[in-house]
Amino acid sequence: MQQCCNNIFMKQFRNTTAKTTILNVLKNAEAALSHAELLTLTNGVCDRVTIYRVLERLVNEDNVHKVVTSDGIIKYAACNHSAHHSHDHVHFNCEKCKTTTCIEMVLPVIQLSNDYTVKSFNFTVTGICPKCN
Amino acid sequence: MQQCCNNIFMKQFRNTTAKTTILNVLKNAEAALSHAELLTLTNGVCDRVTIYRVLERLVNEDNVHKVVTSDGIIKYAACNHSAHHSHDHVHFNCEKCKTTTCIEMVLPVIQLSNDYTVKSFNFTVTGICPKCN
DNA sequence: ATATTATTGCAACATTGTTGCATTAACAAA
DNA sequence: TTTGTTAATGCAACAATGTTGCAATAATAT
Ligand SMILES: [Zn+2]
Ligand SMILES: [Zn+2]
Ligand SMILES: [Zn+2]
Ligand SMILES: [Zn+2]
Repeated sequence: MQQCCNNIFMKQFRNTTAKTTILNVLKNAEAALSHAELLTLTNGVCDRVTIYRVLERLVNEDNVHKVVTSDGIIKYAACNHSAHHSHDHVHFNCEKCKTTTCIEMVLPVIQLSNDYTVKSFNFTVTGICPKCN
Repeated sequence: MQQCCNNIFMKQFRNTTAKTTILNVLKNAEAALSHAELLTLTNGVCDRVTIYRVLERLVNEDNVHKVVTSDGIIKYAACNHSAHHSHDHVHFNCEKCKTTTCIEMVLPVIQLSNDYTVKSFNFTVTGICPKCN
C-alpha cells in the first residue's frame, strides 16, 4: 500500500474511463463547461449521475475548478497548473457566445475591513469577449 | 392615462399585495434572500410561481438586485438607493451563517485588456463574516 | 489470480425554474 | 361609485438540475 495519497481521508482514487474522458474533454475545451454540456460531449461514456460524482472528485483532486457564472450556471474548467496557478482568478462570461473563460493573469484587488476573513472568491465579469467584439 | 411609466415597453406596473409584501421582506432582511427563503418568509401570501414573477419585475424596476453566490445559489437584495448606488458591488458570503450581504463601499479594481467589453460583474467573496468571527 | 473496495448504473426522489391558461384584481376613466 | 381594460395571480403540468441508496462492476494492491 506504499503509494501516493492525494486526499485527506486516505481513500484511494482510481483512474476510470469516465474520469479520464471527462478530464480530457475539459482539457481540450476552449471554455468552461456545464454538466449538461459535458453530458453531450462525453457521448454516453457514463451515466448522468456519474458525471456529477466524477466532477466532484476532480475538484477535490485539484484537477478541475468550479466557476459560477453571473446567471448562476455552474461550469467546470481544467486547472492550468503552470506557474502562478490559483483557482481564485477572474472569469469572463460572454453575452453573445455564452462562453465562460479563465482569465488567470488578472488579479482583482479588493480591500475588506479586517474583521472579515476571506477564504476564496468567485469573480465573473459579463460582457463581450474579444472574439465576438 | 397621464402617469409615470418606468419600463421601456410602456406596460403599466401594478402594486399588488404580493409585490409589496415581498419587497418589504427584502427591505427588512439583514441579508440577501433566496426564492426558497422568500417562500417561507412571505408566509403563503402568494404562490411559488408568483414569487418568481414578482422578483423578475422587482429586478426590472430596479428595486431589487440579484446576487449569485459562490455555490450558485441565486439570492435577491433590496437596492439601497442612497448615494453612490450601483448593482455592481461586492457581496460577502459567510461559510458559517450562510448569509450573503452587500458590501457597497468596496469597489473592486480590475484591469482587462481593451478587446473585452465589460458590462457588469458578479463578485462574491467567501469566508467568515464579522458576526461569526 | 484473488481480495478489497472505489466506482458505476439505475431507479427513485427532491429541488428549482418555466409555461399556458382561465380567473382575479389593480387602476384609469367615466 | 361604477365600469372597462389588462396586469397579475393561481394552478396544473412540465422541464431541468441535483441527490441518495443499493446492488453490480471494475480498478488496483498483494
Ligand atoms: Zn463571445
Ligand atoms: Zn478558471
Ligand atoms: Zn456569518
Ligand atoms: Zn448587493
